[in-house]
Amino acid sequence: MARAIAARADLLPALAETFREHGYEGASLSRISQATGLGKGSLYHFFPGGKAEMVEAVLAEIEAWFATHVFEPLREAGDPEAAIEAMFETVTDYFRSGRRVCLVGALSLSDARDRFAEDLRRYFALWVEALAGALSRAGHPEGTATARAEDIVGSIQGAVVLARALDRPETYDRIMLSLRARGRLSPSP
Amino acid sequence: MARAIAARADLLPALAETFREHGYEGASLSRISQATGLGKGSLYHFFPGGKAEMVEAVLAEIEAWFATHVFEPLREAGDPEAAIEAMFETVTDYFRSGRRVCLVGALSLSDARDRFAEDLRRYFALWVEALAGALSRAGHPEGTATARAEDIVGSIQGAVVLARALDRPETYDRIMLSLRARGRLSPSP
DNA sequence: GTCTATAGAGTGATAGAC
DNA sequence: GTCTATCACTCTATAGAC
Repeated sequence: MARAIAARADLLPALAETFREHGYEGASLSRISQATGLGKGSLYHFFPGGKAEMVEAVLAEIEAWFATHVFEPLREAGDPEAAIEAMFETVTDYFRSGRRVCLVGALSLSDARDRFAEDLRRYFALWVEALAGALSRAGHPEGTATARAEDIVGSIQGAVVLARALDRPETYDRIMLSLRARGRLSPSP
Repeated sequence: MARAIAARADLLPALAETFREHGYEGASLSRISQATGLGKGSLYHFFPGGKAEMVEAVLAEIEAWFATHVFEPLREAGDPEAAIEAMFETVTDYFRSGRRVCLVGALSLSDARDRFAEDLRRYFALWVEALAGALSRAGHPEGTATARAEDIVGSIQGAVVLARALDRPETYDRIMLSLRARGRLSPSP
């Protein structure tokens, strides 16, 4: 048989989309099998731990993606203000103006939260930490940089919820603009 | 046998908690049966449409609760600023500082969104509308009152996500304080 | 032969519907 | 309680690469 050799990493995008669309419980193995084009045997070959291991692999990839495209640029930027602007562009693209749910956020609200608690915690903690650092270097008062970073990261998550509920991606875009505009005004006393 | 007569309305709190904790897919009939103390037959007597009808009934009750305790006060308040403050108190209590998920928000991120789209949409639309009216009467510039209301409602949803992911209810409380403080400062030019 | 990737029948448990 | 469908998962078998 001409084997279409799959690597574990090649499966992650399809897995991620399936979990994003259907959630942890809703992503059945038969749906996953269909989405990846692989039989159950192959899936268990790559992920002996079953669905839980699949989600962990997806979360690890998401964290790695954000580390490269969001967290590192925030930490290393010579121009922290530009890095923050770039972050807004990147996540707006990534979440497709709220049409794509944040898997980490969705899992945090779901029954599966406890199972993946540490991964969920770390993703948001790293994001807040990186953003707070950039805000601080951009002149934000030291004492409130973390609070402001939490406001922003939370608002982004809320924008996804609201835009999906209202079925209005423009709402997501508008909230992003509002967050960016606020950063440009008074770094507050 | 002394029958403990149950009314459909009496079941809603237990149903709501079950859907909040386990989501739509995760709330199995046996879990619901356990939570309500009713057999499957009785559940189908009250909700012939099964789980979907249960969720619709719960969403209707949530909307009614918010109408009474949040939307109406915002609309009718003589002192709109005080009404907005009261709203923050009420929802902080209701969401228990993010320990309790917002069922409407969670469903909006889930697979079940399409099924209940109209209910989810209306809940947030009513909230934004009522809050925008209060902001407007409190002196907020007419053109940006709706945008500001969306920012606030979105931030509240995001605060629930973030507080749960970080496992820190204080984060929810702090974001609420930050939203309230911002309202008290410059109504912006 | 060994190893890796594959498929899918078959397991018991549990789902939602009635 | 009874129904059938589907669940996550196991196991055996197989094909080709080395």
